[in-house]
Amino acid sequence: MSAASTPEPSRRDELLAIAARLFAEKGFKNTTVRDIADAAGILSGSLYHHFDSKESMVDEILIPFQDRLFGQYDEILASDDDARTKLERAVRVSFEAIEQHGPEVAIFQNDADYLGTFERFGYLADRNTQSRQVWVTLIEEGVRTGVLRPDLDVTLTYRFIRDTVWVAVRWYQPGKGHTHTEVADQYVRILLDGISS
Amino acid sequence: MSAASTPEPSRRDELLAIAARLFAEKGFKNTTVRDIADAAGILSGSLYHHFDSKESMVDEILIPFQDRLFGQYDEILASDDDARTKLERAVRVSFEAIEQHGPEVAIFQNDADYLGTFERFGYLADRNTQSRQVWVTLIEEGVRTGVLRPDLDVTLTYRFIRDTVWVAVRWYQPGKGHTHTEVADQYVRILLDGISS
DNA sequence: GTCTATAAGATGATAGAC
DNA sequence: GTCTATCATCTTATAGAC
Repeated sequence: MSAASTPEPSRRDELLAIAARLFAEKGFKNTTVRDIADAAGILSGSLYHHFDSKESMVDEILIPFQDRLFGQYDEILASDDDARTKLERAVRVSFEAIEQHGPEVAIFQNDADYLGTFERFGYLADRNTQSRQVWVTLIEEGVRTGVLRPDLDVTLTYRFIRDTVWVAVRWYQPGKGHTHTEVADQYVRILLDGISS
Repeated sequence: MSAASTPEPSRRDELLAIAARLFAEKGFKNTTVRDIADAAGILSGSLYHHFDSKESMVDEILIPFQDRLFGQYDEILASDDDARTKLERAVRVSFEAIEQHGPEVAIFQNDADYLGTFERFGYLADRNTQSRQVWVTLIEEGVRTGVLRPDLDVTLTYRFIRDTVWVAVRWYQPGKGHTHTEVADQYVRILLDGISS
């Protein structure tokens, strides 16, 4: 009963968190339902009381994460900030996503291609296109308004930024070494002004 | 007979090239020996006439590639160029490796972690350490000699460069769009001088 | 919500014929 | 150098008891 909005409450989310961690660590296909069940302290068959399939699990992990993330991007796009500030905010929001939702980011980075081969995960390609539009829009606005160099190849610049930001999920460890804010600070500085003295 | 230096000549290399392409595309573990055999037009059992195991195949793919690549890095490190030029050369050599040995780069980027769990592939972790040393050495030399900004976080700078350069293997397509030289030109310019106007 | 038991298919690898 | 045939194992998923 309770609030009528959340039919299944806690165990389900617990299992999803365990699955997300394993998918991120070993990849979706290389993680077996037995791995997930073992980590949860139950047997593999018992997982199917909670979820239809392994695919359903990764589906439930990715969708809410992406809704949140692209909501943040939309807010930045719609803001009154100048293009340079918007770009900086987009970078910071992305590093923050790595801090707060590392497994989700890693799964999207590593397994989107493979998952995309199933019709069910067609939305992953859409999200990829959407992400490209966000970054390209910001870069083009920067060039147009004169805050970014006019000789930039927009497509290559987009790819460099996207790659550097998202692949950081491979090495960034929350609570160890740098904070995500420090990482974002250093990257923004290098991206905007370069490493030359 | 022939030159006595190459016992098995051509079919073996042909099969390795097919395997490399598939490993790069779908990942090592997600590529089955049947996939490789199908692509080669033979049956899976026949592969074992040429190779001990799937692991042997990826071994033979990675080792000669890494020998070549790190030979190039060593040459740059030992050269008389100033630090800025050395760094630029290292970036260019890396993009060139993506052009010429895309599958090998992709396998190393995507599967080194997984393969590294087998003792047999311990050399992959060594190569990773060696790669880090190359980049960090070049960046530190640049800061010391004053050609790079003194406020750089060397470790973060290394990670940003490494990530951007190597992950390009995910999107770079030889013969389509930009050449590897154009990609390197644009990246070197952004890395050294930034995107701000 | 978890267990027992098991089906149905895929996978890496082998032995021996051609 | 490739094929036939096959094994042992692992994998996702299901049915029904507790």
